[in-house]
Amino acid sequence: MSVRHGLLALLAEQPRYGYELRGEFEARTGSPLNVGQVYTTLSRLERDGCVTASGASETGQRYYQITAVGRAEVTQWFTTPVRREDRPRDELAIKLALAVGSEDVDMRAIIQAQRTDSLRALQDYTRLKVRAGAQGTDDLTWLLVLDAMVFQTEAEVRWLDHCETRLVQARRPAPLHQPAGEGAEVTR
Amino acid sequence: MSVRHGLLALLAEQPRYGYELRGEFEARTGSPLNVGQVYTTLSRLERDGCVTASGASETGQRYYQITAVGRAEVTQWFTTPVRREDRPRDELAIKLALAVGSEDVDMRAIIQAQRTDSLRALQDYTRLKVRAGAQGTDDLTWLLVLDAMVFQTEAEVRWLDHCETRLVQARRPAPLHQPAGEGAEVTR
DNA sequence: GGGTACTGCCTACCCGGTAGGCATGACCTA
DNA sequence: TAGGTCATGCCTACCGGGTAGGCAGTACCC
Repeated sequence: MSVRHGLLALLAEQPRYGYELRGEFEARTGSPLNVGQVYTTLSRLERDGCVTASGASETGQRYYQITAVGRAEVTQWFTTPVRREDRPRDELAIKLALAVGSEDVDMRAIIQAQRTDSLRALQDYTRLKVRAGAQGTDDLTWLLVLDAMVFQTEAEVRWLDHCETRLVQARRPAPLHQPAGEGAEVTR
Repeated sequence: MSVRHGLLALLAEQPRYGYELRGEFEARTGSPLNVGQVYTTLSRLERDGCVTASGASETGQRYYQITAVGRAEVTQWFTTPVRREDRPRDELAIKLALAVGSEDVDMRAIIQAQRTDSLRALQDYTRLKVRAGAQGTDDLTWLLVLDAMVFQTEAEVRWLDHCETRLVQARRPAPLHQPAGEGAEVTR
């Protein structure tokens, strides 16, 4: 529901029209948004009584105003944390999990290819950060969004490394009774 | 497309029926999967020539076999890295990005609530890891999946802390020419 | 005998996301 | 000046992901 709530949050600041919402959303979150989705979402919001639409202005725009119901939903959204449990599937984790159990799959190659791509993304993000910082735009929001992606990607790379070493350990069968030192890792 | 490809990967190992696929998928990936989605996905796979269905057996199960086309799609999936760019929206990042720009929003409270929830999730994960390790199941895949969630959540907490300090810095307007030490952060 | 629970299937419905079509106006260029 | 392109602005159609729920058979237990 990020789109629904995101649009509502923007409408909570001031009335806007669809195309304008798309632009604002992308500029603030850095997340590309298809215009079509804006209009369908707006009609759902109108259906649910969260916004009211004014007829098209003489220049053709349809402005949307938020209602009390909509305002309540926004504050609800802002004050409720995003629970880890109801996040979309992690495609990478699923892929590796299924690959581990399959024969005819070269785990090392998969991990290697993934790490290469993740490191490339990491480079892109740092380049963007440098540019954003240098241009003096000083767009705090944009910098924070970039940081989020950097942090996530770093975690991904670390996890990939972790997987690789774990898989190597598993290849040579476990010692009869695992020597001490394993416990520390488990309770990290 | 994680579901589609995940089911295909399971079918590449051996023929299975819908309900069984749900069970295997959840057991291996730890990701809950609605049965209805399995059946709709299977029919799409059949439509696309990736699998063929046999009529219901005497006990009522419909077994699905993978085809050459399906096999090609699986290996394609396994060998192509998951690109950072085409991942689902990051609801948390979007929320915070929009909150920064809004008045009447208590950023500190939002971040605080989110961190509390993330730390709770982190605790749950470590508990699960301990249990998985202690029971001697030694289910490597499940441990790796748990590690993925741990790494991601740790990154999230770090990012939240990062956001908080950045926002505090931004409140008191930046010094005329930022003192050294900032550059190191940007190019980290 | 009836409640509960599991296996096994299928349909309906909604949201997210993409593609694409349509119209207007600005601006550039042959 | 006519035609190309691009941006603004709207809308619809279509597909995959995801959830809810219904239906039937079996098993098990009180």
